[in-house]
Amino acid sequence: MIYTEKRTEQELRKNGFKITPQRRAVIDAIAGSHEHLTPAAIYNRVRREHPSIGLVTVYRTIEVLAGLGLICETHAGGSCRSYLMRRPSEHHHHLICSDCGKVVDFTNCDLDDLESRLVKETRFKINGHLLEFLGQCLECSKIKGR
Amino acid sequence: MIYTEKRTEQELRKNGFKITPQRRAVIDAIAGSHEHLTPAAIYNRVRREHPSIGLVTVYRTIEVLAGLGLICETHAGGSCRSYLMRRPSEHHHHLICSDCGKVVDFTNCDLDDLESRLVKETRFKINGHLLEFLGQCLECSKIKGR
DNA sequence: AGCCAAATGAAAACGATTTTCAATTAGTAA
DNA sequence: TTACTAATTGAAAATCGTTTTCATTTGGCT
Ligand SMILES: [Mn+2]
Ligand SMILES: [Mn+2]
Ligand SMILES: [Zn+2]
Ligand SMILES: [Zn+2]
Repeated sequence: MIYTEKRTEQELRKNGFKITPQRRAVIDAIAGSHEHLTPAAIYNRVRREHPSIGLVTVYRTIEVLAGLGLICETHAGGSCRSYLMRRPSEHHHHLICSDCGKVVDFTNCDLDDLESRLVKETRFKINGHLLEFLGQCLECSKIKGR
Repeated sequence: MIYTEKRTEQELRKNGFKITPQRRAVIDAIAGSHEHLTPAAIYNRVRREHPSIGLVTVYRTIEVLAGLGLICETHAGGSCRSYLMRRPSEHHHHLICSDCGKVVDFTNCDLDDLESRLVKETRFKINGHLLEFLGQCLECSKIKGR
Protein backbone atom coordinates (compact mmCIF):
# COMPACT_ATOMS: atom_id res chain seq x y z
CA MET A 1 0.00 0.00 0.00
CA ILE A 2 2.58 2.55 1.12
CA TYR A 3 4.84 1.02 -1.48
CA THR A 4 2.29 1.54 -4.24
CA GLU A 5 1.86 5.20 -3.40
CA LYS A 6 5.61 5.78 -3.33
CA ARG A 7 6.12 4.01 -6.61
CA THR A 8 3.31 6.00 -8.21
CA GLU A 9 4.80 9.30 -7.09
CA GLN A 10 8.21 8.27 -8.38
CA GLU A 11 6.71 7.49 -11.72
CA LEU A 12 4.95 10.86 -11.87
CA ARG A 13 8.17 12.69 -11.03
CA LYS A 14 10.13 10.66 -13.55
CA ASN A 15 7.73 11.82 -16.23
CA GLY A 16 7.89 15.48 -15.27
CA PHE A 17 4.66 15.79 -13.37
CA LYS A 18 4.51 17.72 -10.14
CA ILE A 19 3.54 16.15 -6.84
CA THR A 20 0.70 18.14 -5.33
CA PRO A 21 -1.41 17.45 -2.24
CA GLN A 22 -4.39 16.93 -4.52
CA ARG A 23 -2.62 14.31 -6.59
CA ARG A 24 -1.42 12.59 -3.45
CA ALA A 25 -4.98 12.46 -2.19
CA VAL A 26 -6.29 10.95 -5.41
CA ILE A 27 -3.52 8.36 -5.49
CA ASP A 28 -4.19 7.45 -1.86
CA ALA A 29 -7.88 7.05 -2.54
CA ILE A 30 -7.35 4.70 -5.46
CA ALA A 31 -4.51 2.78 -3.88
CA GLY A 32 -6.46 2.51 -0.64
CA SER A 33 -9.22 0.56 -2.29
CA HIS A 34 -9.13 -2.83 -3.89
CA GLU A 35 -12.46 -2.08 -5.50
CA HIS A 36 -12.86 -0.39 -8.82
CA LEU A 37 -13.83 3.22 -8.21
CA THR A 38 -15.69 5.57 -10.51
CA PRO A 39 -14.44 9.14 -10.85
CA ALA A 40 -17.30 10.27 -8.62
CA ALA A 41 -16.46 7.63 -6.01
CA ILE A 42 -12.84 8.73 -6.01
CA TYR A 43 -13.98 12.32 -5.62
CA ASN A 44 -16.13 11.45 -2.61
CA ARG A 45 -13.32 9.57 -0.90
CA VAL A 46 -10.87 12.36 -1.53
CA ARG A 47 -13.21 15.01 -0.22
CA ARG A 48 -13.35 13.40 3.21
CA GLU A 49 -9.78 14.45 3.88
CA HIS A 50 -9.50 17.24 1.36
CA PRO A 51 -12.86 19.02 1.15
CA SER A 52 -11.72 21.80 -1.13
CA ILE A 53 -10.57 19.65 -4.02
CA GLY A 54 -12.37 20.07 -7.33
CA LEU A 55 -13.89 17.21 -9.27
CA VAL A 56 -11.98 18.51 -12.27
CA THR A 57 -8.72 17.76 -10.55
CA VAL A 58 -9.83 14.20 -9.94
CA TYR A 59 -10.56 13.78 -13.63
CA ARG A 60 -7.26 15.35 -14.58
CA THR A 61 -5.29 13.16 -12.20
CA ILE A 62 -7.05 10.05 -13.44
CA GLU A 63 -6.11 11.01 -16.97
CA VAL A 64 -2.44 11.36 -16.04
CA LEU A 65 -2.34 8.09 -14.09
CA ALA A 66 -4.07 6.19 -16.86
CA GLY A 67 -1.77 7.73 -19.44
CA LEU A 68 1.23 6.39 -17.53
CA GLY A 69 -0.42 3.01 -17.17
CA LEU A 70 -0.47 3.26 -13.38
CA ILE A 71 -4.20 2.61 -13.08
CA CYS A 72 -6.40 0.49 -15.27
CA GLU A 73 -9.78 1.36 -16.64
CA THR A 74 -12.88 -0.81 -16.65
CA HIS A 75 -16.05 -0.27 -18.63
CA ALA A 76 -19.20 -1.44 -16.95
CA GLY A 77 -22.76 -1.26 -18.25
CA GLY A 78 -24.21 2.02 -19.44
CA SER A 79 -21.64 4.79 -19.63
CA CYS A 80 -19.70 4.14 -16.54
CA ARG A 81 -16.00 3.73 -16.12
CA SER A 82 -14.02 2.84 -13.06
CA TYR A 83 -10.40 2.67 -12.10
CA LEU A 84 -8.13 0.42 -10.10
CA MET A 85 -4.51 0.87 -9.09
CA ARG A 86 -2.40 -1.41 -11.22
CA ARG A 87 -0.33 -3.60 -8.94
CA PRO A 88 2.52 -5.58 -10.52
CA SER A 89 1.41 -9.03 -9.53
CA GLU A 90 -2.25 -8.46 -10.07
CA HIS A 91 -2.88 -9.10 -13.71
CA HIS A 92 -6.57 -9.76 -13.78
CA HIS A 93 -9.66 -9.37 -15.89
CA HIS A 94 -13.36 -8.88 -15.40
CA LEU A 95 -16.63 -10.58 -15.86
CA ILE A 96 -19.25 -7.85 -15.63
CA CYS A 97 -22.99 -8.07 -15.13
CA SER A 98 -24.59 -5.66 -17.60
CA ASP A 99 -27.68 -5.42 -15.43
CA CYS A 100 -26.45 -4.73 -11.91
CA GLY A 101 -22.80 -3.91 -12.53
CA LYS A 102 -21.40 -6.71 -10.40
CA VAL A 103 -17.75 -7.38 -11.25
CA VAL A 104 -16.05 -10.75 -10.84
CA ASP A 105 -12.30 -10.95 -11.21
CA PHE A 106 -10.45 -13.75 -12.91
CA THR A 107 -6.77 -14.20 -13.59
CA ASN A 108 -6.00 -17.03 -15.99
CA CYS A 109 -6.60 -15.56 -19.39
CA ASP A 110 -4.33 -17.84 -21.37
CA LEU A 111 -3.72 -15.40 -24.17
CA ASP A 112 -0.03 -16.12 -24.69
CA ASP A 113 -0.49 -18.24 -27.79
CA LEU A 114 -2.81 -15.72 -29.36
CA GLU A 115 -0.42 -12.93 -28.45
CA SER A 116 2.59 -14.53 -30.06
CA ARG A 117 0.58 -15.34 -33.15
CA LEU A 118 -0.45 -11.68 -33.44
CA VAL A 119 3.12 -10.51 -32.90
CA LYS A 120 4.31 -12.75 -35.72
CA GLU A 121 1.54 -11.72 -38.09
CA THR A 122 1.45 -8.00 -37.44
CA ARG A 123 4.98 -7.26 -36.17
CA PHE A 124 3.42 -5.22 -33.38
CA LYS A 125 5.20 -4.95 -30.07
CA ILE A 126 2.45 -5.87 -27.60
CA ASN A 127 2.41 -4.23 -24.18
CA GLY A 128 -0.75 -5.55 -22.67
CA HIS A 129 -4.34 -6.44 -23.23
CA LEU A 130 -7.84 -5.70 -22.03
CA LEU A 131 -10.26 -8.57 -21.68
CA GLU A 132 -13.79 -8.30 -20.35
CA PHE A 133 -16.64 -10.73 -20.48
CA LEU A 134 -20.11 -9.24 -20.35
CA GLY A 135 -23.27 -10.93 -19.32
CA GLN A 136 -25.72 -11.40 -16.50
CA CYS A 137 -25.01 -12.65 -13.04
CA LEU A 138 -27.08 -15.47 -11.61
CA GLU A 139 -29.35 -13.16 -9.62
CA CYS A 140 -30.09 -10.86 -12.53
CA SER A 141 -30.80 -13.69 -14.96
CA LYS A 142 -33.24 -15.13 -12.44
CA ILE A 143 -35.08 -11.83 -12.23
CA LYS A 144 -35.19 -11.41 -15.98
CA GLY A 145 -35.96 -15.07 -16.59
CA ARG A 146 -39.41 -14.74 -15.17
CA MET B 1 -29.35 -10.63 -43.34
CA ILE B 2 -33.03 -10.83 -44.26
CA TYR B 3 -33.19 -13.75 -41.89
CA THR B 4 -31.77 -11.74 -39.01
CA GLU B 5 -34.32 -8.97 -39.46
CA LYS B 6 -37.20 -11.44 -39.59
CA ARG B 7 -36.00 -13.26 -36.53
CA THR B 8 -35.61 -10.00 -34.63
CA GLU B 9 -39.16 -8.90 -35.45
CA GLN B 10 -40.52 -12.26 -34.39
CA GLU B 11 -38.75 -11.93 -31.10
CA LEU B 12 -40.17 -8.44 -30.55
CA ARG B 13 -43.68 -9.63 -31.31
CA LYS B 14 -43.28 -12.64 -29.09
CA ASN B 15 -42.46 -10.32 -26.22
CA GLY B 16 -45.42 -8.03 -26.80
CA PHE B 17 -43.65 -5.17 -28.55
CA LYS B 18 -45.21 -3.54 -31.58
CA ILE B 19 -43.54 -3.50 -34.97
CA THR B 20 -43.28 0.07 -36.16
CA PRO B 21 -41.56 1.50 -39.24
CA GLN B 22 -39.09 3.22 -36.92
CA ARG B 23 -38.16 0.00 -35.19
CA ARG B 24 -37.80 -1.75 -38.53
CA ALA B 25 -35.46 0.99 -39.67
CA VAL B 26 -33.28 0.72 -36.58
CA ILE B 27 -33.12 -3.06 -36.86
CA ASP B 28 -32.18 -2.82 -40.54
CA ALA B 29 -29.46 -0.32 -39.78
CA ILE B 30 -27.84 -2.50 -37.13
CA ALA B 31 -28.31 -5.75 -39.00
CA GLY B 32 -27.00 -4.17 -42.19
CA SER B 33 -23.64 -3.40 -40.66
CA HIS B 34 -20.98 -5.76 -39.46
CA GLU B 35 -19.29 -2.95 -37.59
CA HIS B 36 -20.15 -1.84 -34.09
CA LEU B 37 -22.34 1.24 -34.34
CA THR B 38 -22.81 3.94 -31.75
CA PRO B 39 -26.33 5.24 -31.10
CA ALA B 40 -25.45 8.33 -33.10
CA ALA B 41 -24.13 6.23 -36.00
CA ILE B 42 -27.31 4.19 -36.00
CA TYR B 43 -29.33 7.40 -35.99
CA ASN B 44 -27.45 8.73 -39.00
CA ARG B 45 -27.92 5.54 -40.99
CA VAL B 46 -31.60 5.41 -40.16
CA ARG B 47 -32.17 9.02 -41.15
CA ARG B 48 -31.05 8.37 -44.71
CA GLU B 49 -34.22 6.40 -45.38
CA HIS B 50 -36.36 7.78 -42.59
CA PRO B 51 -35.51 11.47 -42.11
CA SER B 52 -38.20 12.23 -39.59
CA ILE B 53 -37.15 9.68 -36.96
CA GLY B 54 -36.11 11.04 -33.58
CA LEU B 55 -32.85 10.17 -31.85
CA VAL B 56 -34.92 9.27 -28.80
CA THR B 57 -36.59 6.50 -30.71
CA VAL B 58 -33.21 5.08 -31.65
CA TYR B 59 -32.21 5.01 -27.98
CA ARG B 60 -35.48 3.44 -26.98
CA THR B 61 -35.24 0.77 -29.64
CA ILE B 62 -31.66 -0.01 -28.67
CA GLU B 63 -32.81 -0.43 -25.10
CA VAL B 64 -35.51 -2.90 -26.10
CA LEU B 65 -33.21 -4.91 -28.37
CA ALA B 66 -30.48 -5.06 -25.76
CA GLY B 67 -32.99 -6.04 -23.10
CA LEU B 68 -34.05 -8.99 -25.21
CA GLY B 69 -30.42 -9.87 -25.86
CA LEU B 70 -30.78 -9.36 -29.61
CA ILE B 71 -27.89 -6.94 -29.86
CA CYS B 72 -24.74 -6.82 -27.81
CA GLU B 73 -23.12 -3.81 -26.31
CA THR B 74 -19.44 -2.96 -26.53
CA HIS B 75 -17.59 -0.42 -24.46
CA ALA B 76 -14.72 1.24 -26.19
CA GLY B 77 -12.30 3.72 -24.62
CA GLY B 78 -13.66 6.81 -22.91
CA SER B 79 -17.42 6.81 -22.47
CA CYS B 80 -18.61 5.38 -25.69
CA ARG B 81 -20.81 2.43 -26.29
CA SER B 82 -21.66 0.71 -29.52
CA TYR B 83 -23.95 -2.06 -30.63
CA LEU B 84 -23.77 -5.02 -32.94
CA MET B 85 -26.49 -7.41 -34.01
CA ARG B 86 -25.88 -10.64 -32.17
CA ARG B 87 -24.99 -13.25 -34.77
CA PRO B 88 -23.90 -16.70 -33.74
CA SER B 89 -20.23 -16.38 -34.82
CA GLU B 90 -19.33 -13.07 -36.26
CA HIS B 91 -17.16 -11.01 -34.08
CA HIS B 92 -13.74 -9.51 -34.18
CA HIS B 93 -11.24 -7.80 -31.97
CA HIS B 94 -8.59 -5.14 -32.11
CA LEU B 95 -4.89 -4.72 -31.84
CA ILE B 96 -4.28 -1.05 -31.23
CA CYS B 97 -1.11 1.03 -31.51
CA SER B 98 -0.92 3.27 -28.46
CA ASP B 99 1.31 5.72 -30.33
CA CYS B 100 -0.41 6.37 -33.64
CA GLY B 101 -3.80 4.79 -33.06
CA LYS B 102 -3.60 2.28 -35.88
CA VAL B 103 -6.13 -0.53 -35.44
CA VAL B 104 -5.70 -4.05 -36.77
CA ASP B 105 -8.63 -6.47 -36.68
CA PHE B 106 -8.38 -10.11 -35.84
CA THR B 107 -11.02 -12.74 -35.49
CA ASN B 108 -9.75 -15.93 -33.90
CA CYS B 109 -9.77 -15.19 -30.24
CA ASP B 110 -10.16 -18.74 -29.03
CA LEU B 111 -11.85 -17.82 -25.79
CA ASP B 112 -14.44 -20.58 -25.77
CA ASP B 113 -12.65 -22.73 -23.23
CA LEU B 114 -12.10 -19.78 -20.93
CA GLU B 115 -15.71 -18.71 -21.39
CA SER B 116 -17.16 -22.07 -20.47
CA ARG B 117 -14.86 -22.31 -17.48
CA LEU B 118 -16.12 -18.91 -16.28
CA VAL B 119 -19.73 -19.88 -16.86
CA LYS B 120 -19.25 -22.98 -14.79
CA GLU B 121 -17.43 -21.20 -11.97
CA THR B 122 -19.56 -18.06 -11.73
CA ARG B 123 -22.93 -19.17 -13.12
CA PHE B 124 -23.02 -16.01 -15.19
CA LYS B 125 -24.85 -16.01 -18.49
CA ILE B 126 -22.20 -14.60 -20.85
CA ASN B 127 -23.33 -12.45 -23.77
CA GLY B 128 -20.04 -11.39 -25.24
CA HIS B 129 -16.58 -10.18 -24.60
CA LEU B 130 -14.26 -7.33 -25.30
CA LEU B 131 -10.65 -8.13 -26.12
CA GLU B 132 -8.06 -5.59 -27.10
CA PHE B 133 -4.32 -5.88 -27.36
CA LEU B 134 -2.36 -2.70 -26.90
CA GLY B 135 1.12 -2.01 -28.12
CA GLN B 136 3.14 -0.34 -30.84
CA CYS B 137 2.98 -0.97 -34.53
CA LEU B 138 6.14 -1.67 -36.49
CA GLU B 139 6.51 1.90 -37.75
CA CYS B 140 6.09 3.45 -34.31
CA SER B 141 8.48 1.08 -32.61
CA LYS B 142 11.08 1.93 -35.28
CA ILE B 143 10.67 5.63 -34.59
CA LYS B 144 10.86 5.18 -30.86
CA GLY B 145 13.64 2.61 -31.07
CA ARG B 146 16.10 5.10 -32.49
C1' DA C 1 13.79 34.87 -2.02
C1' DG C 2 12.07 34.87 -6.84
C1' DC C 3 10.71 32.91 -11.14
C1' DC C 4 7.64 30.36 -14.24
C1' DA C 5 5.49 26.54 -16.27
C1' DA C 6 2.40 23.44 -14.47
C1' DA C 7 -1.54 22.70 -11.71
C1' DT C 8 -5.80 24.15 -9.53
C1' DG C 9 -10.89 25.38 -8.88
C1' DA C 10 -15.15 27.77 -10.28
C1' DA C 11 -18.00 28.29 -13.78
C1' DA C 12 -19.48 27.54 -18.26
C1' DA C 13 -19.69 24.57 -22.14
C1' DC C 14 -20.34 20.24 -23.92
C1' DG C 15 -22.04 15.72 -25.62
C1' DA C 16 -24.56 11.81 -24.59
C1' DT C 17 -28.58 9.99 -22.58
C1' DT C 18 -33.11 10.27 -20.15
C1' DT C 19 -37.50 12.29 -18.85
C1' DT C 20 -41.76 14.61 -19.81
C1' DC C 21 -45.81 15.22 -22.30
C1' DA C 22 -49.08 15.83 -25.91
C1' DA C 23 -50.06 13.73 -30.35
C1' DT C 24 -49.97 9.62 -33.25
C1' DT C 25 -50.39 4.74 -34.35
C1' DA C 26 -50.22 -0.65 -34.23
C1' DG C 27 -52.74 -4.27 -32.94
C1' DT C 28 -56.94 -6.09 -31.61
C1' DA C 29 -61.74 -6.66 -30.78
C1' DA C 30 -66.39 -5.44 -32.13
C1' DT D 1 -64.10 -1.93 -41.63
C1' DT D 2 -64.33 0.80 -37.74
C1' DA D 3 -63.53 2.07 -33.22
C1' DC D 4 -60.81 1.59 -29.11
C1' DT D 5 -56.75 1.72 -26.24
C1' DA D 6 -52.33 1.01 -24.67
C1' DA D 7 -47.98 1.42 -26.73
C1' DT D 8 -45.08 4.31 -29.35
C1' DT D 9 -43.41 8.46 -31.15
C1' DG D 10 -40.94 13.17 -31.52
C1' DA D 11 -39.89 17.81 -29.70
C1' DA D 12 -38.25 19.99 -26.00
C1' DA D 13 -36.42 20.22 -21.56
C1' DA D 14 -33.87 18.06 -17.99
C1' DT D 15 -30.12 15.45 -16.38
C1' DC D 16 -25.69 13.28 -16.08
C1' DG D 17 -20.85 12.72 -16.74
C1' DT D 18 -16.99 14.91 -18.66
C1' DT D 19 -14.22 18.68 -20.78
C1' DT D 20 -12.92 23.44 -21.66
C1' DT D 21 -11.88 28.06 -20.31
C1' DC D 22 -9.63 31.27 -17.63
C1' DA D 23 -7.94 33.73 -13.76
C1' DT D 24 -5.32 32.43 -9.65
C1' DT D 25 -2.15 29.60 -7.07
C1' DT D 26 1.76 26.61 -6.31
C1' DG D 27 5.70 23.07 -6.80
C1' DG D 28 10.20 22.63 -8.30
C1' DC D 29 14.05 25.00 -9.59
C1' DT D 30 17.71 28.66 -9.63
MN1 LIG E 1 -11.09 -6.18 -10.49
MN1 LIG F 1 -12.76 -3.47 -36.22
ZN1 LIG G 1 -26.24 -8.77 -11.90
ZN1 LIG H 1 1.63 3.06 -34.55
